[in-house]
Amino acid sequence: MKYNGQTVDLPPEAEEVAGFYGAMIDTEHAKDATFNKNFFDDFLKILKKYPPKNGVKITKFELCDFRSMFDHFEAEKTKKKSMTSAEKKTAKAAKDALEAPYTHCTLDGRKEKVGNFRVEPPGLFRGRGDHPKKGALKLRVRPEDITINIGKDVPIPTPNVPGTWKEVVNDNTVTWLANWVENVNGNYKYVFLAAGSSIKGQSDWTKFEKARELKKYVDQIRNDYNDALRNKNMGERQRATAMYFIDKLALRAGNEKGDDEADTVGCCSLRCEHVTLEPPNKLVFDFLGKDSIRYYNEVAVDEQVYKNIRIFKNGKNPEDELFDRVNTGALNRHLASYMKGLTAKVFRTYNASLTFQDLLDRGTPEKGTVQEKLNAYNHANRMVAILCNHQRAVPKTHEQSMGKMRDKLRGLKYERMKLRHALFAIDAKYKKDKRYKEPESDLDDDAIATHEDNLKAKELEKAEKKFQKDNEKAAEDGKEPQDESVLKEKLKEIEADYKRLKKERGTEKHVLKREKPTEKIEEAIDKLEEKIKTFKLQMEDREAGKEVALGTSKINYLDPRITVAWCKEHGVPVERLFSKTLMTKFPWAMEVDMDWKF
DNA sequence: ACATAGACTTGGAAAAATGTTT
DNA sequence: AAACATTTTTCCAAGTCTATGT
Repeated sequence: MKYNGQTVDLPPEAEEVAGFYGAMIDTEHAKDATFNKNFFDDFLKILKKYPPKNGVKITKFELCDFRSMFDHFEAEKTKKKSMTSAEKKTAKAAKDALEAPYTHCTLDGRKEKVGNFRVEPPGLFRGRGDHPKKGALKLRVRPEDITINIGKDVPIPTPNVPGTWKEVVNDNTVTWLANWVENVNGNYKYVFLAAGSSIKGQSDWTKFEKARELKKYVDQIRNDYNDALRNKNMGERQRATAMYFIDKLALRAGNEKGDDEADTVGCCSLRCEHVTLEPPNKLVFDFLGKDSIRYYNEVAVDEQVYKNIRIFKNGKNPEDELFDRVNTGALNRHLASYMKGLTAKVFRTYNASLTFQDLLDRGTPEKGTVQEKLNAYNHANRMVAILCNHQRAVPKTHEQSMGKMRDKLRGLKYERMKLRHALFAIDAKYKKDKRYKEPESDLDDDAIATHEDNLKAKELEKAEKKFQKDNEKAAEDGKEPQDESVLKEKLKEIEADYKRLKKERGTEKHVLKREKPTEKIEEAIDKLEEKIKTFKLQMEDREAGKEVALGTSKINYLDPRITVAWCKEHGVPVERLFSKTLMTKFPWAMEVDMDWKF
């Protein structure tokens, strides 16, 4: 790196930290004041211990220039990218072999896959949203920091780097294999078994069975909280209102957070500023939830809920707690009085899975194609994701791919138009037929011209390529290449075809390349219309889903047995909906029969 | 009741793998 | 076979909730 134009000769310990930042100078993080400050504070501490060897004094962040480091990392990336696929394969195999001893463990005599068997490498803490500690240096974890949890009388594994474990314990009441405390926030980090392991599967099953058990209690709970909305005791009334939100809007519980964390909230920690009243009965929620994802929802609520919020906000400042007499602990204790183990998060699982089951039951087309059924499934999945506010950044290529789809749709419409015009040319009576007389939308003269130009260009290119390839093949077989005139002739033909099409524009008449009887044309139009319809649906789906993340609900909230039973009932292979990892995550769900319901 | 430690689930982004087009 | 788009997997941060001690 350079400082004030001067090259800095850093010892490896400091160079590594500078490199963490250098690799990031092109990211949003490097534009963040908090990130930069936290990084630089920690960098200075490191520099104090490992000062530049050539005596440069680093004091100001603004004078640091990490560009050369950035370039170095970019070059490394490029080098890696430019490896041939054979080289990549070899490198991958070597890495796999190196890691093989650590990917599995033995639990009660069974071989089980370990999830995160790699210790987290040092780097800069990438806190989300407005995290006060983002950019801080996350230190390297050494054996001396790590506690391992193994079976009694089992040989102690040797660390694969120099050092000795902090501690070795034999605790079979927990599921972690190793843990350490991370230096930035003081949080515990754990090594757990993989999602497909027996213990994770067992606890997943328990989670969904608990959510199903809630069905037995939910009517009573709802009756009670609806009554309590009018309770004279304001604490009770607040709790009832909070439960209403948790149940109806699938809000998270909302534990209290500290000043050294990002300012995000859930139900119990909502502040007055997060909910506004819109007469006569609408509430507008606007707050940052988990991961600083914005929750925005305008929702018509029960009259008494509306009144309650007005009362709770009365006389308070925007930054005051909305539910000042409610906390997650008390709320969960109250829920547990109805049903053992019932907590706020169970409502999320319950409502997500039940909604999903219901949408599938009502929305799956009995006679549809597999694709149409999959569309119904994805739609149900999306509705649940929206309920749970699972968002994602719009994919970088979204606009581009929508554009491509629009072009393709126009192409289909063009085909339909030509078929219609072919009918008209054969028999003018079709012009009056209401099935065919309406022109295609979104297909004006300009669009037709552009489309024909594109088609022509493609055909010309294809012809040239074919000519070349044929000649190559001829050469291989020791034959004479075709004369240049063959190609010229072919190109001329294409030009003539499109000239004819150009002439056809506006005439509402078309002559098919291969003649067809009118019944066949009508049939082709029907087929094309079907294709256009499904394609349009696909486009709408993509647009509507550009900001919705479907994975989180599929992995955590939707009982997999709903999916498996649905697949069996509708003849859809489960593999179309569950990736390989999900298949291994949910082995316990695969045996349900087709009429199983959540 | 309350605070904190500890253990576990849930979450979006980024990286890697795979599929598709050129 | 490269370039590009899409899907899957990994990564690790950020929640929830229980146990424990006061």
